[in-house]
Amino acid sequence: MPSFKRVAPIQTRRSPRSRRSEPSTPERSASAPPRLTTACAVHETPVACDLVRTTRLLLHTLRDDPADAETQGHALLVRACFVRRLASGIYTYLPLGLRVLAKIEQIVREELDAAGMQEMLMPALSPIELWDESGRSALFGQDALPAFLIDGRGGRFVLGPTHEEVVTVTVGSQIDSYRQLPVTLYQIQSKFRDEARPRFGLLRTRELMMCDAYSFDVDAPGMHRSYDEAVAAYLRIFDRIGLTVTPVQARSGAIGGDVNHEFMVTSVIGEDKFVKCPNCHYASNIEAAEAGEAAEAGEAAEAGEAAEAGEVGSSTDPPKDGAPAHSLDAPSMKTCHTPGCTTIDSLVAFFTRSGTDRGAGVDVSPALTEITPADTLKCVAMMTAQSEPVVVAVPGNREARVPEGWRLFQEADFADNELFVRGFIGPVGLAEKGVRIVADWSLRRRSGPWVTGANREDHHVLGVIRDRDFSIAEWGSYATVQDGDPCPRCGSPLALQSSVEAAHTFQLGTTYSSKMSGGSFLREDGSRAPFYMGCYGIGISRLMAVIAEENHDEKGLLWPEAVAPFQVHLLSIGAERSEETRVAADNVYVSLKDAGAQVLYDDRELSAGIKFADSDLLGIPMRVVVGKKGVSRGVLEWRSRRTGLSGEVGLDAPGAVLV
RNA sequence: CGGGGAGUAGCGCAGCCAGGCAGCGCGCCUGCUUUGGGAGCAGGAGGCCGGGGGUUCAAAUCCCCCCUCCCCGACCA
Repeated sequence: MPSFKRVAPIQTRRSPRSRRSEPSTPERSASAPPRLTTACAVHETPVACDLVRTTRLLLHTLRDDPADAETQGHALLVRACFVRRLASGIYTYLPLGLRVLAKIEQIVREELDAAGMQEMLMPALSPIELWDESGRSALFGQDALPAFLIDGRGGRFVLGPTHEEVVTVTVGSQIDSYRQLPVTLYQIQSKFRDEARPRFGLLRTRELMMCDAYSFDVDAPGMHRSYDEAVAAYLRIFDRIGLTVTPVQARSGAIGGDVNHEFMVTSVIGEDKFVKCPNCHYASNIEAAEAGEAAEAGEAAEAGEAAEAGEVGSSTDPPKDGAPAHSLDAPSMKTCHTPGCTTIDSLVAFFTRSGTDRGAGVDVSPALTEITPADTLKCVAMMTAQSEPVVVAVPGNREARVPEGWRLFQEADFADNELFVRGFIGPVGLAEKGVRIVADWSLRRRSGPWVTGANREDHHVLGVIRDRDFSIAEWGSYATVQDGDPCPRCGSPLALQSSVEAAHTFQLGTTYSSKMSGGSFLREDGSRAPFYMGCYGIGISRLMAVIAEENHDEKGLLWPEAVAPFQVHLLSIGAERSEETRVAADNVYVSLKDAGAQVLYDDRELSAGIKFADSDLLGIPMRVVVGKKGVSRGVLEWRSRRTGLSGEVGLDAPGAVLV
């Protein structure tokens, strides 16, 4: 991992090139720096605060947004000189950015330490044999686990995308007995992922800073306790950083395990989405989210129970007769030549064209000349976890959801199941050939008529009526949940939120410990058992991006106190023309530092406008101005970047700005 | 991986269609003036026009190949 993370206190630099002499007061006494006691001081950071004269700081702000910036937060981080892109998805943390990163890390350390975890550091590079052992090397190169592989002299190595294997063998070799358990370890480490598409600046990158913790317990109940403790610590971290977070049900993906939660920060970037019930506590990532059946009066309880009890949110009770009475009297279905209409959009366009343009011999009832996607039945072929081909029916205006463990049909599947005609799948006649047809709740209240696939190349059928022309084997939540869909537990309308996944916690169980050598310990009765593990990841660099995204205005960044690179931005105005002003500003700088504040001192000989603009851009919470206007009256001016509140305090007691 | 767009000075861009001296703004350097919200004047430095090949008397410009970056999709912490 990069050495920059181990930030040792930097010695005060007194460069001979410094343009002016340092103030006579010592910048730092030999004794330990005073602990912050001011209201705005949350804690100390491990970063030395000595390099704080802007004339000595690597700071080159940009007036224009960089061309490749996708979001305001990203643009501001680049303009304000916090980060710089080296290649797609690869960023350098410049001095200011590193300070923010270090503050976030420190909050994470404090909370995890307080939760009884121990920090360690595993290597970023690991031998591929470890990944062969867990079986995950088979996932390399796939999107699920896009690891970088390195061919070295000593064999093949993996630039770690995550560390379950490494931690399992590491801890396994140290722990032999139940007496040594439970234990939870964590590290803050660079992770590497060969992303298909890095984007949103620091939000999705190839190299990222992450804190990952791993718990080891003797049994499942112990794992649950460790998990709950880790989740509680994570919530405290978000609370301190000032981000609103919602833990949601999610999918475990390539990490594995049963229970897992994503920590979603509501954000306008909306890289991810989740749904939340305003009534009960149901919250889920959009990928894992299920909806209940839209409830008529009195049906809510039943729908909720069904979903809660159902494995994939399905039930097998017979369909209710929700069909309008006239449906059964509707004209019988007709097959129609629909060349090339393999998508809902093209199908709708086909039928919405003028009647003469529909191809010869097509008899379309007048009622169908104007159809919408909602009038079509979208049928998607999927393979269940048991490798059973099924047809999933959803309304044409909604996306099919792939239940966990299932997958969409691939080329080979279509080749193996000639019943399924890609692009023209429909429910009619398939049940008779042994294909199970499942449907989304939202289809239950309408029997038809539907436009749907004819299971024949370039053909669809019109006027299809459920329970007359086909039947549904199972009802469930098979459509991607939309805003306002009923909660699967209580039936209340779900709210859809755009968000960023900031952390992810997993109950791994024995997924890794049962496969890795040394992944077991001796029980009290002398028998050998695998560890019950949990793993907990929180994206440090991603948090920095989210904070910037959620804390800025048109002028620049607005760092929350807890993670701001500095607490005070001291600006001298006109000091190059006034020795009195310069001395006053220097003295204020020293006083604030002696009071324990982290101060960035803009001592550059630049016009006031530039210094004010840069100050707004950097977003340090408190701005303090020492200029001739105030100095003549013996005062300095302060202003809160966030609230705009301002005032004056005497130059003889600048520490007053800290309370 | 599919579709679209773009690579010209540190940053943002024009020039390309219609081939003919490498440009503009910001930033940077020097000097003078100015001085509390991105100052003015004068002078200056800085480019393999992404790379390679081709066409041509002549290529930033036209053609071919490659690389990189960005966007949409797929996928994903």
